[in-house]
Amino acid sequence: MTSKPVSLKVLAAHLGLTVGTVSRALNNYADISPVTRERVKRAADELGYRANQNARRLSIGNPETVGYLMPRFGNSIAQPFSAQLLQGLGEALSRRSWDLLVVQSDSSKDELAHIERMVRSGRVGGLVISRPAKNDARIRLLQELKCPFVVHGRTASCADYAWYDVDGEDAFVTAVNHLIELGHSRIAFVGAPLQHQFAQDRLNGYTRALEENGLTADPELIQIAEFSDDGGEIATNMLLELSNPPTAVVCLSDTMALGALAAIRAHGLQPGVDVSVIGYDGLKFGVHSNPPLTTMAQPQAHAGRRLGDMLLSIIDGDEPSQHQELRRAHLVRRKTDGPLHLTTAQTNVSNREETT
Amino acid sequence: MTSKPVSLKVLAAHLGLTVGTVSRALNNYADISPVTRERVKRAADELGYRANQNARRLSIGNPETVGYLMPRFGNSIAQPFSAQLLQGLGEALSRRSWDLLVVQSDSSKDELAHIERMVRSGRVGGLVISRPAKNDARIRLLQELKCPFVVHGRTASCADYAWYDVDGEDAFVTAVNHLIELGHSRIAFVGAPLQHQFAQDRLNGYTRALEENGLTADPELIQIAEFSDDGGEIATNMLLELSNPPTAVVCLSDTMALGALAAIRAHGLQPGVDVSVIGYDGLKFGVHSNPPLTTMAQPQAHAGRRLGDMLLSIIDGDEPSQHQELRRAHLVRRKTDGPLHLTTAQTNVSNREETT
DNA sequence: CTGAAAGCGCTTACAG
DNA sequence: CTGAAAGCGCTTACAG
Repeated sequence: MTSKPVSLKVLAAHLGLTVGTVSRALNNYADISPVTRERVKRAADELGYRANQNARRLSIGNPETVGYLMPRFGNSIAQPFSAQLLQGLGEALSRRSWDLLVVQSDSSKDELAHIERMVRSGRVGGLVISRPAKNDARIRLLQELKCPFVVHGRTASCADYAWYDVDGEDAFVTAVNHLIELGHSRIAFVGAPLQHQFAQDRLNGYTRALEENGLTADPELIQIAEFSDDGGEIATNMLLELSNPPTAVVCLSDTMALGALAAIRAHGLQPGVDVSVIGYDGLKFGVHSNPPLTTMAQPQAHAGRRLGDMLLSIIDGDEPSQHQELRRAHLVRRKTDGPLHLTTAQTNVSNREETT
Repeated sequence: MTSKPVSLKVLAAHLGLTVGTVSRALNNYADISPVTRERVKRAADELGYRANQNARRLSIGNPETVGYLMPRFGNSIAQPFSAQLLQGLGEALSRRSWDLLVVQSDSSKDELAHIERMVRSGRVGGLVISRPAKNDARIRLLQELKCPFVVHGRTASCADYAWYDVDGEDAFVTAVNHLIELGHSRIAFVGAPLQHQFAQDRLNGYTRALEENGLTADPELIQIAEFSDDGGEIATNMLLELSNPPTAVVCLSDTMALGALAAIRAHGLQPGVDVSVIGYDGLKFGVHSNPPLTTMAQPQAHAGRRLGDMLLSIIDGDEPSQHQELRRAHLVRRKTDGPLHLTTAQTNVSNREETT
């Protein structure tokens, strides 16, 4: 199908030189005369010669390619991230004209097999993985294979590999402190299953902030649901139907927070007035929610770029553990956080508590 | 850095066979005795042998890799699409264990050079491109290079290549007809610059539907702005400040429609009551807008998968023009479409018109 | 059924 | 400064 590209051999024949000489001219070897170098380059341009990369990479023993393991989302709206990440990664790699391969797997068992195949078959010289589990099998495998890698996020013990992460614990401390300053004390946490470290980190921040403010975390105010808008909605419904419901809720992600807003509105309450909500991610979309979502915004823009640069450095020989970068999220106030403002129902509960 | 993978040579030595025999055993050649075939495969598993892909592909003369040209978005929330598309593409390719390379470029000039390099260097056996311009230079280049490709979207003349598209003209006919059935006649179009064919197609649908209903398209009701939520907001502001504003607006995309909703609310009007809005795309996010967005939903889920399958067929020798697939969008009614309902200001205008 | 050899298209010491 | 040759790790006719 594809028209046969011109090879080094035909280029050399065209010039009356040997392939070795032509190759060295093209690669700017010092021992090639400037005049033939120019002659060779001109001819290469004219004939549209491009070195065959499979051949070149086989010869130099370097795939010059990095793999990105796509995280599997459901139909979640959390997807915009990977596009941004890919863009940044691609930018970092393109400066050295490395290629970016995307890899995806259905199951996590599948994923391990995929990884092993990728590196054993010499297809990639490094890998980037996202959203690690607390104790991530992929990381152990990659270490065993001695394949350079970098992770977007962290595991529980994050000492001996390279990672880039945003401090979820810190972010949730900030969010909860903000709500406490607004007068809230019954603050709920809407989260997702804790096998992912980021889910645990953010819960830790929530708990720590309450403790630091002399409040005790009420177990019934911690709701774990599916990591999606629907999950957020279900969890928030549970919270609102408590005999003593929260006046504020922090959500694991903006996506879950959107579900929380829906639940609050469905209960005839006004987000940001009757119940405050703070999300996490800083998705641009939150500007358009009802009402606009207050959130802890990640400095997401540079993640891909940083991960790519880190990976390249490690491939060049850097010690992975030297490359660990923790960024901070910042509060973006929109319209879903507001001062404590008890509804009649909530006031009744408070009064009842005071009298008991 | 990476531990040296085991090669065919060491595997053969380990077995006391030649590399040729081992290779044929692994590739299920019929002329290899079943017993040695098994013996070879077992040993390969034990030693963790994986054929080096650079070598293999060089030898068979097939890169077994497809490139995806990432469309450049701004910080748009239209990005979720590419993630879904990648997923589908990856699925299609993985069934034949082909790889997926993502390529991105800053400028379109850059992009042409990128494409040429990709195919001339034998890195990809096919390419998928998105959002073509009306007359897209990439398509001409790819045809010149005789490189198999498939496009997501169409150009103005879409006869001689393979594409997958959703019928934007049809979608906008449906949307406008729906609004007319609701009693609207002053219907505006909020769009983006027309160099992309999809922008033109949707405008054509708008115009055609008006004509088919005996209405004439009022030029001042067609607003072209930047392809983003901000663009949608600016365009809609202009519309609402017209002396005779529209009672409904169809928007090029959900993203632009979100901007339209913001503009309408900012004017103290209620989307879906005072002014109807219909978007396009069917982003899940629209469920959470204020109010939830009525939209023409694309059957986006299978686009990637279909494009991948088509490309593979063409690489196998199919005539590209045999693979042209046009899907239809369908109306998803949420809360921003409603029956004609004139505000006082609008009624005044109408009255004035009636009296003149 | 297996071996020996050529070839895929490059790069890179080694001669001269 | 350039040529001749080996090698990267595979696949695949061709012998036997």
